[in-house]
This record gives sequence, structure tokens and C-alpha cells, in this order.
Amino acid sequence: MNLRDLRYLLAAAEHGHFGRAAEACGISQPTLSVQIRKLEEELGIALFERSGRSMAPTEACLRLLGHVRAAVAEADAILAVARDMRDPLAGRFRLGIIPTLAPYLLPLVFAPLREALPALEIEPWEDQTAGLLARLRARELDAALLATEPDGADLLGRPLFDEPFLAALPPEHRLASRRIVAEEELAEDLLVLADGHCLRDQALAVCGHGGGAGGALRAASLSTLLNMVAAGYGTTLIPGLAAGAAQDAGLVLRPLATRAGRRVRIVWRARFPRQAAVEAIGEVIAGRLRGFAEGAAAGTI
Amino acid sequence: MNLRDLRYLLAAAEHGHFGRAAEACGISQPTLSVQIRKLEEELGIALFERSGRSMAPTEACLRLLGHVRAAVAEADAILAVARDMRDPLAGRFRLGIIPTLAPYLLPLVFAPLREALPALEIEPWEDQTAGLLARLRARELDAALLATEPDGADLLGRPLFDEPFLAALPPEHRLASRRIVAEEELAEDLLVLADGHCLRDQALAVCGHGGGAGGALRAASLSTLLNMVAAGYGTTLIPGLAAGAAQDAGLVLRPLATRAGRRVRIVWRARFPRQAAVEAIGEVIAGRLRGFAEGAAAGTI
DNA sequence: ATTAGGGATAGACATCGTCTATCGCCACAT
DNA sequence: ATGTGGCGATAGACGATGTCTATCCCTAAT
Repeated sequence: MNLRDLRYLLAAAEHGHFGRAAEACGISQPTLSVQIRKLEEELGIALFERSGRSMAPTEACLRLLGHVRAAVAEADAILAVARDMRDPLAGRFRLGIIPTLAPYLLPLVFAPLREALPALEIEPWEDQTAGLLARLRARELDAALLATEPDGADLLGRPLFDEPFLAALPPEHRLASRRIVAEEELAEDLLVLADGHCLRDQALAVCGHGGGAGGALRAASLSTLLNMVAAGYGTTLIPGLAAGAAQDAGLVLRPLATRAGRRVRIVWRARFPRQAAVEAIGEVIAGRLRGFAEGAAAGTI
Repeated sequence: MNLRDLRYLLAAAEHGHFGRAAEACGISQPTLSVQIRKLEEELGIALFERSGRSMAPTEACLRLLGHVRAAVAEADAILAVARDMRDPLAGRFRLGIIPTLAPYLLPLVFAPLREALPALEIEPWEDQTAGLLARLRARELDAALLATEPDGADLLGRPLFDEPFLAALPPEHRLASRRIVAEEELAEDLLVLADGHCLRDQALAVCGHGGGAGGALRAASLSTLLNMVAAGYGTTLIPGLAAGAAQDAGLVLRPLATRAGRRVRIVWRARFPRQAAVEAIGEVIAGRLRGFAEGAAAGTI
């Protein structure tokens, strides 16, 4: 049985006339007659009662028509829904974001994304890098915003912006009077995040593996970390986008001597079909953050 | 788009594996892959994300699946309903019956019909011969029980039984003492039905066009006619199956001298597809009425 | 009786679905 | 590093089938 045949059947039943039904279907009368005949043979029932001059649907045909209409309607729905979804810049898009980025980046880019890609329903998903990569590979995410390079050939990444690290100090800290802070000095009482945060590894890498006092104090979130620094437990290193939050917490921010930072990327599966959506999202975020690195570094003085 | 392709799509989405999906569909893996690919091109969207080692339905595919399942389910419903209706001895059957037959025949044949053809839902439709023929030709009836021969080559008829006419007399009537009544005598004060009843024409034909007293009294129904005879307004001629009702009304019944009667037929369109149902109904009625003519004639003495 | 309309039939042609065989890719194991 | 196996894609051949035009047959109406 074929959807085409069902359309022929509908036309024949509605027109009550094979010739006109065929015309409505854009085929010749013999074609429609033959297909209807085949359908009757396949179903094992007579669908039309033919007499020399006229034709009428049988009782059985009338009983089938409801299902036939429903099947054809569902087929049309498939075509319509597919047409709506043909635009890769539409529909749900699950975007992973690391926790040290999400709270500070999302407020900046949400409105521009909605404006530039109104049909795209972006669902943010916050998790650490390893979790995001796993979900990305499991196709539970469509893309992810990471601060590390993709770790395999099955994933692709596009840099969006560079985010400088800043030294975050309690106002009374001895380094707070410097205009620029050297990483080695910051390392003396550096507090870091808990395991799994890429920022933890990056902070330790930038400052050398000091982490004296803070060794035991592994904050679960950047927000916690900031409060701990504000309370005088030590210093830390924050990503530039968190500058506002750090200042709100009463911290003093200083550029680093080496201008170290991290490169934020959007990462996706190489085979992902909606690369256009990835491109568009990346473009909006990169555009919003363009020139951010310099501004952030300058604005902290 | 094709129902077959939709079944392939369903299998692929549910198995998450082209090879196993193809096996489930009873086709080879390349065939399924090619059809899925074509479907993707027709819909203009990617349905599956392929990677060297695995495959997964896209977001768009998942959104379509509901409609796909619905369409396939409707198609299956069409097949199932058709299978149920493949039996011509099942389903609704609209059977026309003339008014001088219906009230007396139906009680006799209803139970045998239900027993012999349990799946056939017989819908009786009572009307005069002309109305039944019109509805039959308009395909609003599937067959009709008539007491006349079909009036055209587009209709076929099969005789079911012969129904003798009986003279129906008030007990005090002068003819009531006879064992057999001659039609000419009956004609003297014969009451007949209203125009349109075939029995009216037949009674007049049998008795000659007398109809003296009854000329103005054209009863709309046989039941009315019986009551009028019982009230002494005249005599009448009734079909054998109405004997019981006539006796209940207190009438005396006598066979006619010429053993005149009418032949009851089942009539249907020559092109009607469910001839088997007509045959079966006719057989049940004929079987139930077999030997009725003799019995009725004998039983009235 | 003739004519026109409507459906059925026949035969040719092209499309398309399906198969087998093979390739290419990727992951995993030795 | 290298082989191996699983899985999907591709190629080419073959057969089924949907479609067309031309024609026939039947019926009803003039």
C-alpha cells in the first residue's frame, strides 16, 4: 500500500468520478483506475461500484475513508514539520557551558542570541568539561562552550574569544597596591576550585603548583571562591568575565604580568548536521565579546 | 514520500542501527540506507547523524517520529479494517422491504438471519416499491424485497417464495361460509390499499377492477385495511403471511379459487459487489419460507 | 440508430526499489 | 603500530511497477 494510492482513493471517493479525480491528482484516468484496482486487490475488498455511466464508493470504502484521510493528513504533517525544520537555525539547541563561564557569559549573550536567532531555542546545560565532552559525544548536547581544546578528532572547535585571567585579591592584601601582579607572587596563597574545573588546572599551571594555604580549600564554585577570597583566606585567579562579580564581592582585581588567559571555544561533533547553527551561535558570541580581552584587561585598573 | 520509507525510518530510529533495522524490515542494509538517504533529501533535513561506528537520530528526526508512527498506524488500521471487511457477509446491509411484507416477514426471518449471518448488520428500510427501486438505484440500499419483477436490466432479482393471496372477510359476510372464494365475488365490495402499494394493483388485477364500495376507502396500511374489513366495510385480499394478523383481527380467511398469489423476490443492482451477501440473505429467507405457500393455503380452512 | 461520455484494457517506456559485491572509515586489540 | 572486524556508503545490474497514449467496450441520451 502506498500513500500515493491513498491520495488517489481520496480523490476518487470525493469526486465520484475517476476522470476528474485523475485530473485533480495530475495523472491520466487509466493510471488512477489501475491503481485503484490494485488497491482493491491488495485490500481484498471492492472500494467502488462501477456501472457503465457512473461510479460510487462502497460501504467498505466509506468506512475506510476516515483512516485514509488520517494517514494522508499525517503524511502531510510530516512534510510540513520537515519544511519548518529545514532551517538549521531553528529548533531546540542544547548548548553545554562550563560553570566558570556560564553565569558570566550567558547574561551577556542571551539577548543577542535571541535577537539574531529567534527561531533557535537554546537550552544551556552547565557542567564541567569532562561531563560536557561525554554528553557531546553521546549526542545529548549539540555543542559546548569550553575553555580547552577539543580532545579528539571527532570533535571540532572554533575559538570565540580570549578571556584574560585576573588576579583577585582582598583589598587589604599586600599585592592589592600593585598595578600588575606577577603570577609567582599570586601563587603564594592561591585558592583554587575543586577538581574537574578546567579553571583549577589552568590557574595552577599559570601560577606554578604552589597552592600553599589553599591546598585544602577547594571551592566548588567560582562564586564560593570569590567569597572566600573576600573573607581573606587567600588570593585567586579569575576569568575576565567574572570581573564584575568579583568587584561586587569587594575584591581588588589586577592584570597578570604575563597577560595569561584562556581561549573560549565552541566545540561540536565533526559529523553534527546543524553546523550552520553552531556557526551562527559562535558568530553571535564572538561578535558580542569582540575586543573584550583588551577592555577587560584595561578596565581592571 | 512512501509508507514503506516511513516504516524504514521507524525501524532505523528504533534500532539505532541500519543493519539491524534492515534485517527487521526484511531488506538489505544498502537498500535501507539508500531509502533513508532519499527521504532525507526529499524532506530537506538530516534524519540521522552518521559516524564511522554508530548512528543516531537527529533532533529533527525525533520530532517527526510521532507523525511517522501515526501515519504508519493509520495505514495498518486501513489494512486491519479492510481485512475485517473482506468478508462480504459482514457489515451493514441496507435491505428495503415493501410495507405489505415487512411486518409479517421480518418477525419470521430475523432470528434465522441473525443466526446464519451473525456478522451482517441488516438494516431494514420500509417503503413502497417505487421508492425502494429509486433508493436501490441511488445505491442507498443494498437490496430490496419486492413482490414485483425488477423493472430494468440494471437490476437482478431472485425469487424467494410464492405467497398466495387469501380472501379476508368479516365473519358475518355472506362469503364466509364458502370453503373457497371466487375472485369475481370478492370484487363486489373489495377494499384496497392506497396508491403506490403493489398489493393494491395486484388485488385489483386479480379481482377485476371492481372495487365498488372501497373505491374511496384507500387504506394507507394493511393493518388499517384489516381493521376496516373487521368493522364490516367490505372484504379484501391479503398476502398469505398476513394471515395471522388477519385472524387476530377477527377476520375469516379463505383460499381463492384461482390460487392467485405474488412472488416475493430479493432484488439488487447487477453491479453490486456484495452479491454473496444477497445470495446468503435470500437463501436464509427462502429456506425459512420453504413450503409456506401450501401450508398457508391449507391452514386457512 | 447514432453519438458522446466514462471507465477498462493493452502495450511501451521510464523510473525506482532492490540485490550483491565492494569500498572506506573508525575503533579496538594484539 | 598494525591488523581486524563492525558498520555504513557506493556502484552496477536487474526486475518490478507506475505512467503514458491509444483504443475498446458499455451505457445512456438524443
